[in-house]
Amino acid sequence: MTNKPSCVRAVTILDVAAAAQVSKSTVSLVLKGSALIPAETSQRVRAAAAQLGYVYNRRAAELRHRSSNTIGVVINDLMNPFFAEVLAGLERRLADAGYVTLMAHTSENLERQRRVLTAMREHHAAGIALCPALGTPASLTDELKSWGIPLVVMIRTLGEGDYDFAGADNGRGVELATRHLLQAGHRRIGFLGGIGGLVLEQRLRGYQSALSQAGIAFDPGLIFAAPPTRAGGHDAMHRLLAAQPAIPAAVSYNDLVAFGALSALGESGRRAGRDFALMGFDNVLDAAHSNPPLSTVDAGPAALGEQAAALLLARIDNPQRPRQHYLAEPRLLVRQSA
Amino acid sequence: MTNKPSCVRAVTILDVAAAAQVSKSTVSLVLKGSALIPAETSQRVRAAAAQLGYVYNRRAAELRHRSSNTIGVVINDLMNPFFAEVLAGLERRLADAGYVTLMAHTSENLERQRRVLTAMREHHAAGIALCPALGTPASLTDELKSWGIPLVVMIRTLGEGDYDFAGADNGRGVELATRHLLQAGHRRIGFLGGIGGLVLEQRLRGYQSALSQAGIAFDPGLIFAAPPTRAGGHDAMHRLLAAQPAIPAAVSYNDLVAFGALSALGESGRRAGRDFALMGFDNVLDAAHSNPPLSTVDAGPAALGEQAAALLLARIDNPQRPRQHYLAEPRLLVRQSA
DNA sequence: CTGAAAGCGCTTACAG
DNA sequence: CTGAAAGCGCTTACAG
Repeated sequence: MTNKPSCVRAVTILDVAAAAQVSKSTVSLVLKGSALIPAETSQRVRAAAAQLGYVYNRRAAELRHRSSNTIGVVINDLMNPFFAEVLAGLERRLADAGYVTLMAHTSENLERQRRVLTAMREHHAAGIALCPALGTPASLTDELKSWGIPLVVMIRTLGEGDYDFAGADNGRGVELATRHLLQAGHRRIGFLGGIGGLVLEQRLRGYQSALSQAGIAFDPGLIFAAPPTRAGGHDAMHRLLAAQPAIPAAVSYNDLVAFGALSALGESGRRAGRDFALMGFDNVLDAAHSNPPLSTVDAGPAALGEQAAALLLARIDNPQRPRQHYLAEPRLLVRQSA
Repeated sequence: MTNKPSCVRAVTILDVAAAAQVSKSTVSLVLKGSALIPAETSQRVRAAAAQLGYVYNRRAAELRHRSSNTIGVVINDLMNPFFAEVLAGLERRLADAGYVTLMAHTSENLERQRRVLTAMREHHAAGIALCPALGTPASLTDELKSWGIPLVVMIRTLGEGDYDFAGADNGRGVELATRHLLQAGHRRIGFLGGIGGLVLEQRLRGYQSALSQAGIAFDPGLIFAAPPTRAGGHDAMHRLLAAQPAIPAAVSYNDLVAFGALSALGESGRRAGRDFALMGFDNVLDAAHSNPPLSTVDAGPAALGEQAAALLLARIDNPQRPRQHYLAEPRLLVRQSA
């Protein structure tokens, strides 16, 4: 389960101290760049450290100091490029701030999520950034708070509790997408993909809101539920085509679903932007070069990750600050699919 | 840079020992499930631990034990779903083996790579899985070995040194893809995307080898270099269409490039599989539902990540074992684009 | 400015 | 089967 102890004794500050002819404490001070130490001494110590191949033992330091420079990041679905982009933005910001990230992927598995959260706790993570797996109880935020470890929740909210959050404005985003279709003159607009969860609820609400503003009655027969994946979108679009061949337009739960739908459209001899108007949501990198390029709503995935990191860092810095909910302002991006 | 010490004193095994009326060592033994302790005592200790909200301090344990259950994973390009899939496979396997993963993303930045590697060393990672950034010197493998930390290199080899490796058989893979195009009767076949690096060299070699087996002379004018991204593929395909409009087929450096090419084809009114034969490489998840679904060569990204994990775990278990190079057997996957 | 001492929370022989 | 002691590698007051 864990690796064996290494056999060679590590070089410690004691060895460095001996080599540089100073005390242990002096070495420690030099290592953290204390101004108390004269340059000459500091030089000597550094030279000795380099010469001996000394490696700072961060765990020992943290144990003593009761601090940590590792942050736990739990991602629910790495197979969705949206989350990969969020993760990349988050990790970059964390690394720049001198932290190291303990990453775990839950694949929407609650049991796995619990396990990794516990591991992060045992490792004394300085903070946790969590994209909760589907079905995570809202009480988890309180539980994590009781652990005394700073938390930021990403993408999916987790009840009304007191926690920092960074996500997209789902309702407003889909409203924008739907309205774009409406303005192009479409009156019957399908909704593709998504199964359960608050995010779906919010996006569906945006869809309905845009319709009702345009004086169009909501028709449940136009909702084609499917997993939020390419396969799901592919399937949903084929179902739409079969059930409602006259429907000229649809908004998708997310870009992944839209990609699947694009594929299904192609198989039926149609092309989005010419024979059908299709909108995505997220603006993952792929959307700019899908076939055809996807019109979508930009949720700014990388920026979202960076925001989450910023919130977490601020919380670590000041545990008392009021909680903050950051909602990325969605931006309509018209490309060729609609 | 690091967080502040928490103010509350943590509950330690000493507290648990006091509550359960046993000694510190007994608690330690119970925690690791030693058979030396009678069930009754063990019960009592566990109850006391639970009651006090005791949390195992892994860092303290590891410091004493000189071991570690964290493994460093450095990824060069998370924006490519191929690497995200490799990472997911790797992390899953590692987590199942009881390890926790310290993840870092280099974005092909050597400076960043050096920094994260050092951080992992200071954290006493039990092992490192590395997708080297472009331009990484081959000497890095020896340097890491001199650190005494087990290493597995992924995807891109790093010189002829003595290290474990898991990657795809690039030459054979592209050979398969090219041959598929040849068998469909195409004689003039373009090569799209890629800029420098050993992987490109190997893939190009596979392309040439297939051509020469078919008695076709290599034509450098059919190579369209471009970054290994969607934008690169998009650009390369437009250049191909402009320069060599009669070319009926192409193999791509990877799936990402192929997706961009699919998009460019669409813009020019063509459809892969009907007006043009296009092959990818990698078989990322997206390939099954691109428009049209991409014929490609399956490098088994997730399995590749798992293999890398297996190699690393085996190396940790036995540092003396002979080095092993794992090359995933590429599998031709014919879908609709060719 | 530098040294001796205590201690972070655990594990590991070693006695009993 | 259980307890007392030493020690992993560092930092942190506290003297000098």
